[in-house]
Amino acid sequence: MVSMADKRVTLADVAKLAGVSKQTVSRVINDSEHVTPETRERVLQCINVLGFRPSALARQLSTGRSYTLGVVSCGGFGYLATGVAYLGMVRQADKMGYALLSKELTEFGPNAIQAMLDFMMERQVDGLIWAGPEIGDSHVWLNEFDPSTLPMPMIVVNASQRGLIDTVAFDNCESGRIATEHLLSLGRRKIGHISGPMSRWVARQRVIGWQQALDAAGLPECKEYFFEGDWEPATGGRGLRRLREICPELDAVFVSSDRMALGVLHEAHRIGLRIPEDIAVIGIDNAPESEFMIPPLSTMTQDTPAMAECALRLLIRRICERRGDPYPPLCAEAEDPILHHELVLRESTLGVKR
Amino acid sequence: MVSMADKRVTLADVAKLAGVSKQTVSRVINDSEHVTPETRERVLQCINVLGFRPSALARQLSTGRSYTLGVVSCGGFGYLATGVAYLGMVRQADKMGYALLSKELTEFGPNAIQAMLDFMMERQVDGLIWAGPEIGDSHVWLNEFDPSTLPMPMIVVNASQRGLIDTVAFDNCESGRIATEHLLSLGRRKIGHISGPMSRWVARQRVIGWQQALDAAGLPECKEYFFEGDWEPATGGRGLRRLREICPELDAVFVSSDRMALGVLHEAHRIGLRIPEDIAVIGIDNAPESEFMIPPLSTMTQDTPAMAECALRLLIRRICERRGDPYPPLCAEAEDPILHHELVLRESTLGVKR
DNA sequence: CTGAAAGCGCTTACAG
DNA sequence: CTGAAAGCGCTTACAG
Repeated sequence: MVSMADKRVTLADVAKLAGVSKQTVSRVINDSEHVTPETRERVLQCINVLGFRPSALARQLSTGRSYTLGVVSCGGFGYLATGVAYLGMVRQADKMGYALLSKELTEFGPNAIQAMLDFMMERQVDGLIWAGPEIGDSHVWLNEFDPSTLPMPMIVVNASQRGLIDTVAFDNCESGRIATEHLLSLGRRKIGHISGPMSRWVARQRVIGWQQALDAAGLPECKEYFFEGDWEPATGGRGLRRLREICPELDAVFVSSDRMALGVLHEAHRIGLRIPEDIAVIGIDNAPESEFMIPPLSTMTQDTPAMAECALRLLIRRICERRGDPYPPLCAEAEDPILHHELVLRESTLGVKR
Repeated sequence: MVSMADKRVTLADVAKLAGVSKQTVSRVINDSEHVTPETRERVLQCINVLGFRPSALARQLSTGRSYTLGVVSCGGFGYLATGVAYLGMVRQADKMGYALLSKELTEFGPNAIQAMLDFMMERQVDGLIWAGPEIGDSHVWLNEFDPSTLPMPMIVVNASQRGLIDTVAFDNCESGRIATEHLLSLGRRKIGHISGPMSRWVARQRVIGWQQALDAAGLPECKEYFFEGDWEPATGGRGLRRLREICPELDAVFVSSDRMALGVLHEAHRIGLRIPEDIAVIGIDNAPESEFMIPPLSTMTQDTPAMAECALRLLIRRICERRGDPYPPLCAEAEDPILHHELVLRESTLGVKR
């Protein structure tokens, strides 16, 4: 039983009240030129009187455009950076008149992925953002994937570059190199690394950057001073212990997340190691906490919202391209899909300023 | 120019190929009883052959149900807890067959709120989740708000209880009381508090809990030892300095977020205060970092995903109620919309175990 | 500038 | 068990 009050006000109701055709009402709500000012005014008043809100659903069905973007994530909101990325996307989407539809992927078999794609296609999203961290085998299908078989454009965030698929990502290899070079510039020569899970592209890239810097400095033996963590603090502490077993003279460590670096600082404090006198520590992320760690943590900043916004602009460009629509102002010009981390130096490498 | 390949396969195409009516195809995809096994089989094969995916849009338009829930947030994904809450919602929504449509509110005038409601109504969401932190005046409209004027049910997360609006929230007042009682149980008698922004309901409730515990202990004078922070670490440090000006003999502080507590620990370390010997510190959140702070932080855990899931179940109950539909299994029984924090005790109040 | 008709891709009574 | 018709609320050519 639907009460009369719940009855939706439609375009037809407005047309009847205004004494015009539905077509004319449609012209008014779509800001078409071909309406006399008086007619327009009258229609607008009727819209107000009735409290008419056009149904986006009906419009989507007839135009074939949903102004909705699908966002696929994989457990990521548990990480601050992913939350921040999502916030950046929501804001940018809002600015450009798009809504975001979220879908969380918990497993990565072909079935689950197909189900996700079906979900997005059923809801006719205009574009797709793959925003999960790149997890081992879960992304192999992307390698063979021809995005043109999809009815809508798709873009991948913070994953490895692939032939046909647009990607927006940080240059994590460069970041690893820069962090390591900083440690080298301090005169450190026994530089270890605690990585994120090697199933992650981001983690692997940073390892490569670290190795490149070591090779360039003529210290290939340091590549042995390696420990694989899981992004979380506990593995930072374990990593430090293990690295010192491998190399008792370890004098610096590049840690692939600020959270794990916290674990390193904690363990160092526990066993009485001085940071940075005994061991210099640099992280990556620039978490809000890092400035207040003991000692304050050197790290690398990433502008996550910028990455999110860049991804959205690029995706909307692709959508317009495919449909032959003009680009909206906010994404008129092409931009570089590669973003860069920047060094933030604090006491954990520099020591106390005097 | 749309290529033939892009032409959507519709129910009518399937019907033609299978030699049945659209109606029959509809029955098959909706698992209706009244189809002979042979017909069903033939239709299913045609669906497969053509790769038919029903349009959720068209279905939504004719049924009036979108199986989409609107989530309104306010800058919140910048906080880990909000990201985790969103993750909980996405997962629960998925389990129950709903999608989530996100909208970020950046200002709180009546216009912005109306625009948000319009957006949600245009897209015909089945229900609305107000998941922004409760910010001062931004929520006054909720006080006078009669949710029955909305075409869909709405639910508010982690905000103050209101007459007609369903709310799912932690008992933050209780949490403040319990944290303070813990400090009292250690024999502390000069117990300060660093709060979150007083524009936030959550922050105010915790202040009240702290005050209640002080009154019950006969220590009302401690209510003067108060500093308003902003959730971020820097205000923790500033708060500690200020509280010690007000009360040089301060021997404990209850801090309204683990992030601010980190600032307290940092400042204490800087000025040589011993934690907990000189000052016991307890936070609230149980952030992943807290266990690895120096010293490890006593705090209160909140099961944010549980709150998110509870909110979703309740909202879907309300949706079914309004439409006279039966409850889905996952939300068949009513549940308590009040959640509770739990103490997690570590060295910052207990000291080193021997 | 304005309107009548057909269509977007489904579902919902109503018949048979 | 199966189908023809009307409808969900818009927009898109096509006329006038």
